[in-house]
Amino acid sequence: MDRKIEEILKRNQLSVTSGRKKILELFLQQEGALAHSDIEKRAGEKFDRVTVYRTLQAFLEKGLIHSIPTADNSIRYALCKENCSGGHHHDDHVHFVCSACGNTVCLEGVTVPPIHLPKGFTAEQVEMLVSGVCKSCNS
Amino acid sequence: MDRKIEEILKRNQLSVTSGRKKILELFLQQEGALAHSDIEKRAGEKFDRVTVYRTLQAFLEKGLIHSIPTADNSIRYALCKENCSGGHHHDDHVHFVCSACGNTVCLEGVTVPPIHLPKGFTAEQVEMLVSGVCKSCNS
DNA sequence: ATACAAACGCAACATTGTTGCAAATAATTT
DNA sequence: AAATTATTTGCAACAATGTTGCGTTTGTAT
Repeated sequence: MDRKIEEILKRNQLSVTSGRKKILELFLQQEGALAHSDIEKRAGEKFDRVTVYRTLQAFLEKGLIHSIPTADNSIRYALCKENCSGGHHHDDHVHFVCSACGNTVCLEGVTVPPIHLPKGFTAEQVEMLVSGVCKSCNS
Repeated sequence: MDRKIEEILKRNQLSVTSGRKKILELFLQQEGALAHSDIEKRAGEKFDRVTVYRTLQAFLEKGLIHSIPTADNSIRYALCKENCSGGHHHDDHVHFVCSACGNTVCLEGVTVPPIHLPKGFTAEQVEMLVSGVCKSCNS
């Protein structure tokens, strides 16, 4: 596990430090999105707030994670599946927010349907945000 | 104009005050979404920050405006066309953020395509966020 | 016009995000 | 393996953004 984590960091040209290992581990454990505050809490009081900000930013820049806009003004971050490595781009995809448990997940399998824009508008990226009840809360 | 504004406020069971009239006027003038900071700036130094917060919240609750999540963690607000009056709900719709001018608009005419979720997931609301270049910036 | 209810501004505070810099840690070189 | 270099970290200080309580002002209803 530890080895895997270091590998991922190196593959993304990130020097491996205890903070980055810990935060990446959180992402790997939790199959969902994390807000900054989640990370602060779960990482214990071990790391400075600033470090968390900078780590997330570094992860973002390397394309290890991507950000998910939410309605409640708290950006969440989630691992990119097949490292959107290289640039910042990642394929359009669908995010699901459960209104029961509050969990946010990426629905990687679900494709974003094509959309018809008015004349003159050009689309670059499409983000879909579905809210509802997730699998575990429905059963 | 002033009459129209008062009418809208009354229709939504909001007492008409100078602050609310001013902010509603901003929304009517600007055919796009406004962030809290926009409103503070454009309203001049006339109103307290707290008043703006509370006004937006009141407008939200009455269904006069709705909030639009954005990627940069700055919630924007836009008038609901046919007052989503009554409750908080408004129909699913598409928001467009122009990467050139930064303007955010609701594409009311564009319908959100149906989406196929994995088994066990139930959708309640769908939000689409398209980024790209808008009509005026494309010409 | 008066009484009542709601909204306002102010102050104080909590939370969230940013920046500069010295010390600590990781990567690289010898 | 030790020394050099580059990066990251934590701290402190700050800026921006939200929130709450409360006395005063303003709107609404009688």
